[in-house]
Amino acid sequence: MARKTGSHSEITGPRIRAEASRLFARHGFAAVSMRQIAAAVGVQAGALYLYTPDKEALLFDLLKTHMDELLAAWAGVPRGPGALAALESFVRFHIRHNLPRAEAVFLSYMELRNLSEGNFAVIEALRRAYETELETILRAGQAEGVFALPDTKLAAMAIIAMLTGVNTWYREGGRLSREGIETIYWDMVRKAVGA
Amino acid sequence: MARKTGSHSEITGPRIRAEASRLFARHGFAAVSMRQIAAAVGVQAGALYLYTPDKEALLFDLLKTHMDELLAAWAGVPRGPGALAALESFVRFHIRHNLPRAEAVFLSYMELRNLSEGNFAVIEALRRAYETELETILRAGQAEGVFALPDTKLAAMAIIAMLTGVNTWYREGGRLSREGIETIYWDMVRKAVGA
DNA sequence: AGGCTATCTGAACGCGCGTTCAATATCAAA
DNA sequence: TTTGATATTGAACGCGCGTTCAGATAGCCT
Repeated sequence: MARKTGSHSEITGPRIRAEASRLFARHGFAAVSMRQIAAAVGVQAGALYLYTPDKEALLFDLLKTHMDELLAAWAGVPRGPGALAALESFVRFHIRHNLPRAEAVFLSYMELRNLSEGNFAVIEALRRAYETELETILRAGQAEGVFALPDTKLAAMAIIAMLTGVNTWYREGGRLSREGIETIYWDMVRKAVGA
Repeated sequence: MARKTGSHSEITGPRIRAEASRLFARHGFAAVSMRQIAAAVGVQAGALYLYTPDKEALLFDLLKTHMDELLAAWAGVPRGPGALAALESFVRFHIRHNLPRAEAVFLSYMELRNLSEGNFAVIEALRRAYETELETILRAGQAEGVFALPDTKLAAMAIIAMLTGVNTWYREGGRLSREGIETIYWDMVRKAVGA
């Protein structure tokens, strides 16, 4: 036995990442073995090393991809004129983008500590870039006089924490639709910034 | 060599919990070995088993103690009359209580998945009890007509996520005092609930 | 049909894991 | 000073870990 029938790197590669993401999110990076990931894919442990140099690189790849997608998606979001419209765009985008990506969101701030120093710095920088997107909107709103915030940096952190928190309780098929959740959160954020 | 000079269970027990808390928070439960904890305490691994039946029980003890303390401390907080004053008490209490307990707060919602089913249910119930404390205040405020919330359950989750988020960026000796942070967050929460 | 390359197996490496336990040194009380 | 209770060591248990690699099969191009 060696190569399996129907095997292709374009199939196995993504499946490894998908199963790793699922297992890391469920049990934690350190608690999941390469053999478990391999078994979930239906392959022997050694085969994983055709797709990743080591276990940490597998995690890093998941986090990096997630952050890149997040920033790219936000860059492509149309936003109305003015800080208030921009803030609404941000709030709705954050919820809409992250809700269907619960695993990756979870990993991206729970498993950072399992990265080596260099890899950690890369993800941290991307995260900070995203936070800065929001803070820029808040600052613009202060300048426009539509927001009344004692501290834009804290407000940015507070809003992101609040929005990301949705992932901790949201379950598919619950009593509220995604659209409804977006609107409720936007209502609270709008009032919180004093607009 | 056997018993060490100056050894006492009243000393070693708390030290084991303290070092375990520190290491679990820093590296994650699964990534920390009993030998690492023992080394941090200055003892051999076998000695830990005089203080805990197994590794999971050590984690459970930390989480349970943290939640019990949280609920007991909140129960002892004096609150002014009316929902608005109660909400301010809650917001300030949450920040004040949790800021100096960053490790335990972190553990209490990052390492829940490492508990067995029964232990998980215990912690989950305590957490829910705490959330209900806040939601009760919000509901009272709705009844009094001082709050204008589309959904008290979501608002409770949003507020707690926002407040707990402080722990992710707060560092001792930063540019803001604890009192200042309390006030800034209370300002945002007060506006968000529409009061 | 033949040969090259891509893909995977299965065994092996040394190592550290959680946990147990007999042996032993210290402490506290009598 | 003896004695029993308390606190700890250090070795051992079987096991699974991340990773490597020679060998073998499947797919693809000519």
